[in-house]
Amino acid sequence: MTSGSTPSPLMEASDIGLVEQAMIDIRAYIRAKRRMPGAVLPSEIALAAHSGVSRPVAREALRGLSTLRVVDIGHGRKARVAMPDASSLSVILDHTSYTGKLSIQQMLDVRRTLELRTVLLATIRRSDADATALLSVVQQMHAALEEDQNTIMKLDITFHEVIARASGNLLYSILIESFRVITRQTWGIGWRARATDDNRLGSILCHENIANAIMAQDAVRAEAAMNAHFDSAVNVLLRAGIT
Amino acid sequence: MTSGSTPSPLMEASDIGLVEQAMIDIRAYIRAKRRMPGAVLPSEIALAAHSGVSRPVAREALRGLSTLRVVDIGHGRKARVAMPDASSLSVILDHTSYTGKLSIQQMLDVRRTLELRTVLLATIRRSDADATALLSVVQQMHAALEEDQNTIMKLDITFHEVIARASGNLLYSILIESFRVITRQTWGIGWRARATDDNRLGSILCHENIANAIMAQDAVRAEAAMNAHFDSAVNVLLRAGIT
DNA sequence: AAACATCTAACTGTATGACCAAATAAAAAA
DNA sequence: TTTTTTATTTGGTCATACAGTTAGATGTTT
Repeated sequence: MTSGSTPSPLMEASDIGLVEQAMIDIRAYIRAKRRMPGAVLPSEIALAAHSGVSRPVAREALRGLSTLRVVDIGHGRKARVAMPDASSLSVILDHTSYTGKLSIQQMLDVRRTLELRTVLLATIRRSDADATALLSVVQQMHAALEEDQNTIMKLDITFHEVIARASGNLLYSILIESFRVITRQTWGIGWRARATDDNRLGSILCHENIANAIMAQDAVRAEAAMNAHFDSAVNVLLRAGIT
Repeated sequence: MTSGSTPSPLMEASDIGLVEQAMIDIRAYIRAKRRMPGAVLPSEIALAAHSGVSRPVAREALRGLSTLRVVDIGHGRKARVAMPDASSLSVILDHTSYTGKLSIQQMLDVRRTLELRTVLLATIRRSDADATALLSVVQQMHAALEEDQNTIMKLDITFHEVIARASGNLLYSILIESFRVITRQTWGIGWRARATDDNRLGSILCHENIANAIMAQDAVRAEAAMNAHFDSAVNVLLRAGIT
């Protein structure tokens, strides 16, 4: 707002660029005006004037904020405050994995830590709809055992996301959903490493155990089953040379 | 030159804009060319030509990628592949918290889940440097007990980040460091809720217990001490009306 | 007259091009 | 080796054309 009156506060520039400053201004605007997800923001021109910058700068700021899913932009309509989701974190995780600074086993360690908690929370707090949804996914996995592996992979990923959602904590959902991209890259290796049909059926029964424990609201069994599930996943990948 | 010929051989225009397509292209380029953190990317003009878009579009794509810390941009120098860090996730978490979809207690639940694991890993894997660094932080907390609370807060945050780093898993570090912004917003409330000096000293001794357990490589004691630390934090904030 | 659907016009973001300034990095000179 | 110069590259601005969205106005139907 200070920059609104004087377009060139040279000594205020410090070390960050105008775009980054505009991003800060927009975030401050959202807070100051108590704008919640879905609320519309001023137009690019108005935002630019508000920060005392040109329209392209405001555009870049909006673009940056939209990649973080802080705002939602679209052709022809004003920017709106966005609902947080996993997509941006997904890209960050993907890049972290790509750089080699995070191994698959390390990522699985984080996933296990998170999911041992979500399965416990889900067991305690689950709704009946959550339980039936979970059992339905397992049912579909059994049915898809003969079909292509892609269907089972999608069901596997969904299974864990349903549990996370049943935990009632959005942050767990976002974190666990963000692993989806990396999981897709290694899931096939684990599945192919389970050579026999018995082994593959065992993997599905593992999910069934978890679902049944959540249905029965048996916290101890649910945690144990989830632990066994991750132990199995870690070992299978290890045997395939994935460290 | 772009409008004359078909810039992209594919008909994948679908529903995403040119900027988002350019972001995908740049990420694909990094992977295809095996560019690791620190490696320079082609100039904006080259990138724009590569994706068949104008320079402003390439600029916005680079800006979006830089907010995710996938690339690192700077005035006068070419964009480089960036090392993943917590800053982008920090903004996402901040926004998630602001929208009210994530309560402070829920955030603390995630933190506790994460840190119960990092303290165990740190206890097992710590280097001598990690242990002395931890004890040094506790030492400084004692010394700063009389000074302003801001110093103690910074030391508190550093304490947890050092443990995360000692875990040897970068993802834990990124996740835990990303809580810094939100922690800053509520730490003062917890500190002021600890009215008496005895209570405040107890909080510091709590950190000392954790540090000593890590130093002694006593996993059971370390986990118990961390649990007690979070129990205390939860209760203090609860008494202050922070749900 | 009131409710509904349709259409048009104003508004807004998308994309491009050219331009200048500032900062960097590389080449040249000391 | 150090300093200076030069070329390259990004940061930022402006003007323009284009393509969607939205909302108001219009007209029709109930």
